[in-house]
Parts: sequence; C-alpha cells; structure tokens
Amino acid sequence: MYAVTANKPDASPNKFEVTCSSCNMRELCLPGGLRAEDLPRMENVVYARRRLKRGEALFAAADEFKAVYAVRSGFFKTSIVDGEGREQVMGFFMGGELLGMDGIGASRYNSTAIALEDSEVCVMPYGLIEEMARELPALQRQLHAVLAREIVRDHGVMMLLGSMRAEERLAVFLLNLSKRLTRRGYSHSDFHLRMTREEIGSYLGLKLETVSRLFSQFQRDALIEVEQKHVRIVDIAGLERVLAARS
Amino acid sequence: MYAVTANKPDASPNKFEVTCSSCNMRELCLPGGLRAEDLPRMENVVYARRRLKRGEALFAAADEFKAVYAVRSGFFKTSIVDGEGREQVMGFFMGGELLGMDGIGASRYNSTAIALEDSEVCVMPYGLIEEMARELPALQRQLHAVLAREIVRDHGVMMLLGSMRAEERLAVFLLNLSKRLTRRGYSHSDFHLRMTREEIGSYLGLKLETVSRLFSQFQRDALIEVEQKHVRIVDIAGLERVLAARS
DNA sequence: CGTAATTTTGACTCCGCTCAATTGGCGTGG
DNA sequence: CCACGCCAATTGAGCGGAGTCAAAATTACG
Repeated sequence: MYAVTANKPDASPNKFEVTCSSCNMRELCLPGGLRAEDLPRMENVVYARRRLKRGEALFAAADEFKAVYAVRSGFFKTSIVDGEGREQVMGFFMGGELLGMDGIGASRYNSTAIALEDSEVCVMPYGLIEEMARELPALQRQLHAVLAREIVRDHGVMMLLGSMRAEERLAVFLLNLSKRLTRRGYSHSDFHLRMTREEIGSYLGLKLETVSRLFSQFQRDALIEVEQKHVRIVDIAGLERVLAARS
Repeated sequence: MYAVTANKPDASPNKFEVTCSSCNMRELCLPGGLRAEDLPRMENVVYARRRLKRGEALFAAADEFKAVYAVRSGFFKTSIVDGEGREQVMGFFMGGELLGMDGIGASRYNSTAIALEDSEVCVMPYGLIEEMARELPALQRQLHAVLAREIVRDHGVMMLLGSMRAEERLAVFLLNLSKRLTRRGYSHSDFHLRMTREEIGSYLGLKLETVSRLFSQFQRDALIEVEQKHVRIVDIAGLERVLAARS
C-alpha cells in the first residue's frame, strides 16, 4: 500500500509535541488566519514531523504525491530536471513556507525538494487537508491563498527571468532574501547563503561565473560585502537603485 | 459596494442558457471530473457570461478580485507590468482554460487579462466556488488540481526562461500551442497566431526581432511555413529535435 | 591532512539585443 | 475605391552582455 521512494515511511517520525499553537511559524504557515479554537483541529492534519540531513531529498519528482510539507527549520531548494538533464532551480524555501504543492493536481510530485542544511518539516497528508478544509472555511481560504501566492511568486520569477538583466536579477534575489529573513526575525543585512553559486545561477537563469562576478561587482560598488557564503548588505537603497536604473 | 474598474457589473450580462452540461469545454474546465448529476449544481456557480471585444481587458492588475473566469471562446493573454513599465506576458489562454486565479490569495488581481480576439468567458464568482467546493468534494479536488496545474505550467515556463536558448524557446512555444489546439479539435499543424511577435517575445524572454528571425530560420530549415500570423508546422519531429539538440 | 568541491578571475567568443531601414497589411476617411 | 497613415513584421549591420574555456585560489569534508 505504501509505495515509498525517497520518503521514509511517514508513520515512523516523532508524532509527539506537534503543536501549531506553539509554533512561531504559525502565521506564515498553513494555519495562518485560523482562530485559536480551531488550531487543535489543525494539529490533526499535521500528522508528524520529519528531520532531514543536508543534501537529503524530502521528495523527488515522480514520487507518489501524499503530503504537503511545511518547513519548520532549515532551508530547501526545489528543482526540476528536463529530458536533457539540465537542472532548473525553481525556488528556495525557509521556515513557514510550504513545499510539494505542485503535486496536488497529479498523483506525483513535479519537482524535487532537497535540504540545503539540516532541516525539519511538518508532514501534512493531503487527504487530511482536503477533509479538514471542508469543515473549516478559514483553512480552506488559507489553503487557496497559499496556492495562489505560489502562483504569484512564480509570476515574479517569470518577470525576473523574462525581462531583467543579470545585475537586476541578483539584486532582486538579495532583496527578496533579506525581506524573508527579516520577517523571521533574522538580521536583514547579514546572512549566510545556504546555496552554491551554481544554484543561485540556475535559479536566476545565469551561469555560476556570472553570479560570482556580480557578487564581486556589487562589492566594488559598495553595495554588499561578500566572503564566500557570508553576505552583508551594506546599501539596501543602492541595491534597489540597481532595479530602478533602466539604462 | 461594487467597486467596478475594468469590469462591467457582473449582474448585467446574459444569464440565460448557461449550461456546463452542454458545454464542449467541460472536460478541460472547472467542472471536469464532476459526475453528471452534480453538473446542475455547478451551473449555479457559473453565474453569467461576458463577451469581450478584441483588445478589451477582462480584468486588470489591482482590480478588486471577485471572480475566476473560464474562457468559452476566443483567446487571451495575461501580463504584469513592473515599476519600470516593462511588460511581461505570463501566458496565453484558450477555450476551457481558467483566468484570474492569481487573485485568490489577495483581494486584488495580480495580472491583467486582455482579449486578443473577440471572446466570451464564463463568470464564476469566487465566493460561490468556495461554498460549492465544501459541498462537492469532486469540485474541491478539481479546483485544487487546476490551481496546482497552473503552478506546474509556470514551472515549465521558468524552465524555458531559465535554461533554454532562443530556438528552443520558440520550438517549445509552437509545440505547446499545437498540442493545446489539437485537444480542442483544431488542426495540430495549421493555425493562426492571435498575438504579435512582440507578445510572443515578451512571453519567451526575447525581443520581437529575435522572434521574427527565428520564424524565418525555422522556415529555411523546413520546420514550419510562416506568413505573417499564419503558421503551418511542416515537421513536428524536427521541432522536437531542436530541443534534443543540446550543443 | 589530502582530495574534491566551490569560488574567483581572466581572456575570448558568440548569441541575442540595439538601431535602423524597408516592406506589407489593414482600417479609416476623403 | 484609392490614398494615407499606422502598426506589425522582416532583414541587415554592428555591438555588448553573458557564456565558455581555463587556471588558480580557497574552502569543505572525509
């Protein structure tokens, strides 16, 4: 019955202490918008948690779709590989963000999700979500909102890939990262990149050498300070100006 | 109460003869997968139809989100315009395909939808869809599937924009159009482009001159025949080989 | 501690963009 | 009905931004 591929059986992980009520990611996550008295019912949907080590796959493209995942801690990338073996990174995901929604329509995931550092996710079997969404209109609304937000996010990436130059793409990338980290209580200016230059390049539609050169260029222009994976944004307004400066 | 922008009031259009049961787009549309006995209930959701003339906007970015639309006949593009005034075409839509889903999360549409020929759409107020989805699990499933399919579609575009060369992009575009037209009973090899070279270019992340040159090149290579907006695919396998030929 | 992976930087190339001129279609109005 | 003007499309010439190839430096990791 359980066709397990990249996934470990979902039944085994620690089922204890799974409380959305006490989770500080709650507002960013699927329970966002639920009233306090409905939260316990939501916890029936959050079936379990699962820990992943760096490099491990949460799910892979073509795996049987069973659940959607919420990042509890850590950092992920999702990507798809086309017939010719070329990888395209679709996105990076951090605490409170949802993974695996591209599997909903079909019975299989469309992309592969890989942990870029040791991470933990909440497992939310899709059947349970569906069921609960029929009973809790607020959850239904939030689910639809999350799906639609993913569409809007993708549109932003399409805009970036379709009509921005290399510098603009990297500026958008850094500003977006900064914004998301801020919402999670981290420094808005000082952070550690979890992904390689090649993964950034794939995401932005650039080659890794170009990404590296742009990092150096931004540093020369006193917009950021880079040392390997550590980035410090020195001049946010300057980065925003990179976007405004349509030659 | 009714903040109408690009939309005419939804109450006015012809409310007669709105039957999903007899619509030949049904299988591709939101009612797809519903059992025959549930279809009449679906018709309560399909509130009305609306006709649009070529060039007219079905909705515009930042308009109040009220409804999702299904294309009954005709052809649309959706696009977003960024702060710098640059337009990015997000997609082209034909019979049975759904428009406006990017507004679900927020209270406003994220993109603008414009008819590229005289068209007709079914108006499906989102509130009604939500309500009905709670009662009809099959509709709920289909709605989620449609949303997820949009995400998967966007991922395909991101792949295209992020890691394909110009020829490959146009080949994918033509093959995709051909496939969708075939499903709707049109010729798979002979069709009329509803959009300009500039719109194709925007969608594919290319300049209009590049699109034009590629059309000419494909014609020289005996893959297609082009005459202005009329395209005839001569060698489908050849177009597919354009993708396979990773230099 | 040694090997592999990642990052940086340089030199050169080439694909797609820019600028420009021309042609062709089509709707409008004289 | 034709002339006009406008918009779309084609094509050419030249340029430039990002890719490719290559080598060195630095770091990560078993």
